[in-house]
Amino acid sequence: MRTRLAQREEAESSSETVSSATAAPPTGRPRSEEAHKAILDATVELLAEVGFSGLTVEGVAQRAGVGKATIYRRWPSKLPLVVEAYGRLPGMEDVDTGRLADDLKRMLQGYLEAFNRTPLSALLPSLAGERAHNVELAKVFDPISVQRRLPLMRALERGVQRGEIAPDIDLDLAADLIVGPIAVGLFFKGGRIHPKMVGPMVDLALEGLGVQS
Amino acid sequence: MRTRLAQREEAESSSETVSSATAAPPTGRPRSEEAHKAILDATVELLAEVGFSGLTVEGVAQRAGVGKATIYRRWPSKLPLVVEAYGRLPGMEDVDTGRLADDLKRMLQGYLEAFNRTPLSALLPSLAGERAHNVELAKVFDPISVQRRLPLMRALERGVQRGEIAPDIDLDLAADLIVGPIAVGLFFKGGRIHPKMVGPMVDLALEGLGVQS
DNA sequence: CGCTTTCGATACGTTGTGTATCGTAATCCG
DNA sequence: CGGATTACGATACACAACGTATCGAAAGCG
Repeated sequence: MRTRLAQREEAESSSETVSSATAAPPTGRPRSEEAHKAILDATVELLAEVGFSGLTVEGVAQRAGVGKATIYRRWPSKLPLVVEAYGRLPGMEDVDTGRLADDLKRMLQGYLEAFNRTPLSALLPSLAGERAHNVELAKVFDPISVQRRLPLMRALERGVQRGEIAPDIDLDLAADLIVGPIAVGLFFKGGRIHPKMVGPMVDLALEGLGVQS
Repeated sequence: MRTRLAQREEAESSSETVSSATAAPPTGRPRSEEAHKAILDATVELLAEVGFSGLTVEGVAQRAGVGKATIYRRWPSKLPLVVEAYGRLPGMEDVDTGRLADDLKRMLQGYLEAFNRTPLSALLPSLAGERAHNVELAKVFDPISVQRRLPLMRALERGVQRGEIAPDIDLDLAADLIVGPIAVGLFFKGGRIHPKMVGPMVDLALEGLGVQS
């Protein structure tokens, strides 16, 4: 339990990440990529157990079998660490069935499944709440949010090209309309949305967008 | 010692649970209502300035000109204090024009105005984020959320009675659909929504609900 | 005038953050 | 192979905020 790192150390080997293009001094002991991964894994696990405000850096270090300084050497504070851990959680996966309504339903259902498999449903409100009064966090969090919307935006753009959506529709607003009920359920209710609700949800939103479904 | 304490607890609990109105013990120096108000005002002010995570009880005490113990005598922790401060901020005001689309547009525009007048746009994400992993907060926060939705729900019910909305529509889902884009903008973007967007927002959502607008 | 309770103020123990330092271990280079 | 350099885990530390406890003074009631 204490040394999760030890268990991992033999399983993983080599596999350097991207070559550091920025001038990095190649001397000295290299940073352990295993420790890096163990820290992020422990962060995700603990976030699922104790939530954002209950997360302590010391707890992460203990769970990962890592010294506290090793964490602070990589991330300047707890927040960027959590943001990077959030970035490793699954996002929406693009589905192209040839029909917009089916695409959206499949994508949303898959995403809601991810909510139950991962601490995403606890992490997302925490990060969004912190984002509201933390400019530094917003700068790192917002690009990730935009990227996570991309599959949805691509599906909507396909809908425009197929003629399912009128070309004068604001696609950003359309995306907000589609994920809006999920967001409301996530932030103001338990966050537990039954996948059964995805059908009516998408249908209502799409009818608003003039799509026959 | 045991007897005195037991008597006092007994008296307090019985009076609290049974009697409806003023359940204050009639002896001793009364609690300063002025201090109560000053604390809540200072809390709202500081929340607007430093956000939830930046709020300190000592800061509130200093701003309010009040001892720290005076705060803890009234609220067991920082969270209930913030919840009560949130409860004093304005909510949606019901508008009945006789036409659902106009009702909703007026209500949402009024609410968005309140977002710019008050720290609501900073408070709401913070509380919702904390709510996600704080059961105690959820128990106090959720009833307030439901109550704040009531004007919206009433407007929708009027729409059903007028025949503007089909009676088989899930009104809860309809409400989520309408406020969804605001929530998304609030939590994932700057929270700055131009009142100009309310028109298209409501129109899109209402078309999804089968209302001609 | 006593009794009770709250008042503002302040000291205290606890917890978590982020920094600094320890001796050890890993990698590079000569 | 051996020295230089850097990261490693561990730990001690200063700092900040929470929440508790205690102080003498003040305010209301009988």
